Amino acid sequence: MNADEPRAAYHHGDLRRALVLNALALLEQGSAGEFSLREVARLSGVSATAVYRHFPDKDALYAALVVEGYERLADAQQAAAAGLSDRRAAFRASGRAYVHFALANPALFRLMSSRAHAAAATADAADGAPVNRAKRLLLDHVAALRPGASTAERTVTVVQAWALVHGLAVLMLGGQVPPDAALIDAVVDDFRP
Amino acid sequence: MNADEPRAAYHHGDLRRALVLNALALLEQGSAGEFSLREVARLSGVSATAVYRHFPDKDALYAALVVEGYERLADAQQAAAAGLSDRRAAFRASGRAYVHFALANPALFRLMSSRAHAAAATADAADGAPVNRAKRLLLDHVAALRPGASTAERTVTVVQAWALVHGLAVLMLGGQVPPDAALIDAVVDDFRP
DNA sequence: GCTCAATGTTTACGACGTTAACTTAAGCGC
DNA sequence: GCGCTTAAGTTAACGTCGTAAACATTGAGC
Repeated sequence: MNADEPRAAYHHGDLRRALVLNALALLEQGSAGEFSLREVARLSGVSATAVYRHFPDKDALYAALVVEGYERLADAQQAAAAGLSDRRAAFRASGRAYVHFALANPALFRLMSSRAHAAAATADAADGAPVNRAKRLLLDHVAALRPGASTAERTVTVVQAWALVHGLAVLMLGGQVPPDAALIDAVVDDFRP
Repeated sequence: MNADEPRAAYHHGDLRRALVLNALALLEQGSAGEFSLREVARLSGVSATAVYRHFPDKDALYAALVVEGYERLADAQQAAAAGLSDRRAAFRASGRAYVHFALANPALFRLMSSRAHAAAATADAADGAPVNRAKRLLLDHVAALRPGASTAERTVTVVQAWALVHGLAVLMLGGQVPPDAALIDAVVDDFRP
């Protein structure tokens, strides 16, 4: 796509960003949910080994995709809940957004769930890794909905809600459950924190 | 045409079975959740291309592992629920077994969830593919617990239960939720069909 | 204008999945 | 027993991959 942009220049403008975006594109268009480092480089108009100036290895590029994915997921959830004054409604909207994000970005979402832990550990914790932002949003919702509950009780609620939407998302992605918007509503709305 | 799985040992003994078992071993011992076809062959004491006498390609071997995995999962769930006369207790035991199976076979479970659909389509539907056996068990449980419910209502309950345990399993495997037996109990026992 | 670090390139290595052509041996009719 | 057929296994080869090493080009700052 941008392999023939106005750059006869030796240096690429922002190769790191281009690699992330092109890897993302390859990830979603390929059916296997994988991509080749060399093809990302090819698509970015750069030699295969140029990638190593920005990422120590393929895993690091994967981790960058995961961080990017969690940023977008948290954005989507926040946008879905924004403007809803009813806390329960906001909570449900956020849950629905979680599942819809997965359906809209299947390969990225799968990558995120399989590498969330490693990416969270790798990410610079300084400015608050985006990997943990979605989780903090969930915690805030539960705290608002169950103000009197103990920490342990809240933890169980958090895990229940998270497991429900995450499981629903994964099952729909895998084709084991039909990706019905109405079914998402029915499952999510029935959850009582 | 009938199944020809039984021991039709020519040279090796039962290479097909050996390949499946060795692939399973490699899958669980490797941290990446993947294995190389050549290494499976090596481990089985056979040349790399001998694999192709039993599986058309690597995906077919993956599919065989998925079928094997669902057999074991259904067995574990049935064993956990066996002897429990209380239907609700049996249902919960079955759910707990689902999560514990995932924790005990992380790589296999991940493979199963990412390839369940493809494997179910590939499997011979004649004698009831094992891929669908676990699902049938779940349907039976829900039917017994909600005898008066409509098909649509049962579907929602099935999806809720499945999503809950599946999500819990995946989150625990990913390290996003601590793999606590007590937490599993708390989450599963709280589910009211 | 020279130097230097950052950012690219070329070349190379071993491993991988898979194809093609060849070899071995088990079971069967004679 | 004796060949035939054919399933089950072999070696050799191709193109791709991730990655390491050595070299080339650039832009920024003294």
